[in-house]
This record gives sequence, structure tokens and C-alpha cells, in this order.
Amino acid sequence: MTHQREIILQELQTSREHLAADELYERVKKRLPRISLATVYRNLEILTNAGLIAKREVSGRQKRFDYDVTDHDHIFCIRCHRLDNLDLNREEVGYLPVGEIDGYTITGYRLEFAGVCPDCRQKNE
Amino acid sequence: MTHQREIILQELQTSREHLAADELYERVKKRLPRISLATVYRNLEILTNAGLIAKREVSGRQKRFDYDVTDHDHIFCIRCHRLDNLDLNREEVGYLPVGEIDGYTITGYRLEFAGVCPDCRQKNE
DNA sequence: CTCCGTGCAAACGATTTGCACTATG
DNA sequence: CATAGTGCAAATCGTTTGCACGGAG
Repeated sequence: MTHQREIILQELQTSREHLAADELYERVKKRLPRISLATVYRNLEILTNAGLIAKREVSGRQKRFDYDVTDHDHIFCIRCHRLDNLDLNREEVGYLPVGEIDGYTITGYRLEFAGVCPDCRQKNE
Repeated sequence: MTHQREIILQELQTSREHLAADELYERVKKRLPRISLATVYRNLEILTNAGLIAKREVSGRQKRFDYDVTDHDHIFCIRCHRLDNLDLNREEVGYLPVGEIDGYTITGYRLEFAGVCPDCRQKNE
């Protein structure tokens, strides 16, 4: 755990946001002005593999990093592309297939809601 | 509807697969050797806007194009990254929130299963 | 003719990598 | 010292765009 790595992790965890690598880079740069974007990418990869953060593939071009590694769903804003955790009770949602479908062995699923976030709704009025 | 555009559409529709732009390009090139990848991208965009095909954002880096424009779910193979349609009865799955969640106005959702496809399962034995 | 669509190459945005240097163990 | 990690720049991958040419109305 290097100094850079620690700052990156801290910054993501305290942000409570689902930042893209370059957004996190901008924030970390305020504390470590000489850090490079490559270092941020490399450490995000290492932290992901270590299970300390999670890399999320979502709508949009960039991957986002999540301080919350538990298995949960997300909602993203179609206007500003912000991503939020969704506190959805999966049992409540109904059963989602496990086991086998169409010859596939199911290992998981990803449920992503899309919508307009509170901030963007406000801007509309 | 230009000649190139027609061939691209045909090739995607007859493939019955969820091809990425470059995969489709390779197939189309067999019939139109002088076509460029840019033309494929441009026409896929046009065909998508025309509602004749659908562009799917899924796990992995590339976007995939779907001959089936109806609203449905997908399953993708974590080994070979193949993407298939999933014939899942959405009512049966239970219900998936609509309206409002956490201040967001929900406009839709995307459900993507992950698993190991029949072909890849076989390779394992 | 007049354009829209094409092919080509170059530009682009996100991410990764090669390399020489630095810090740390 | 040995080596894992860094900063920088260049490379890569998927996709888009500028431009001059070509073919259909």
C-alpha cells in the first residue's frame, strides 16, 4: 500500500460517489499534484483486484469505481450521467433466475436503472 | 437506403447474432471488399436512428448491434463474450420499479445476465 | 449539375503499456 | 541493493470526423 494508493482509496471512499478514473484523478491531484493518470488507473486496478473497491461497467463510455463492493444495483442519470447506488431489495423484486437459462450457466446479473436524477429534474423547471 | 446500407442491414439480420461493428465489417467486406469501417459505423448509426436495428451497451468495451429492436434482456458469456437474447418473461421476473426511486424519475432499466454459454461449457470438459 | 454517401486517413477519448527513474523495504 | 511503484510519453482500442471524390437522382 503505497502513499498514492492510499490517497486514491481514501478519496474514492470519502467521495461517496461513483467516479470515473479521470474525475478521481482530478481530486487526487489536489493532494498529490505530481501524480499521473496512469498511476490512478494502475492503482484502481490493484484496489479492484484486492476487493477494496469495485469497477462498474455501466452505460456510457467510462467505467466507474465504487467504494461499495457489495453486490447491489445502480441507477444512472440519462442527463448528467451520474451513477448512484440503488437500495433495492432483490428478494422483493421477485426471483431473478439463477442456475441455468438457455444452456447458459448463470453466474450473475446486472440490473441498471435509467432515469433523471433529482438535480436534473430541478434544472428542468 | 444505399447499397452498402442494405448489405449491412441484411448481414446483421441474417447473422442472428449481436455483432460488434468490426465483426460486422469483416462479414460485409466479403460482399463489398472496398467498404470502409467508417461506413459501417455511419450506417449502423443511421439504421439505429431509423429503428431498424438497436445499439446495445453491454459488458465489454464494444457496443453490439441487435437485429431485434424489441425491448428485451440479454445474457452474455463471461468466457467468449458472446451476447444472446434472453427470452425472459418480465412479468414473471417480478416487478421492477417504475415511476420514482430515490428522487429519480425512472425511464427504463437494463437487465443483463452473465454466465457461461453452452459452447464454452463444452470446452471445459 | 447537385448532393448525399463513401473511402481514406487522421483525430479522438478512454485506457494501457514501455521505459527509465525513485522510493521503500 | 532489489524491486515494486511511479511519472511521462507513446501505444492501443473502439469510435468519430474532415475531406475530396463518386454515383444516383
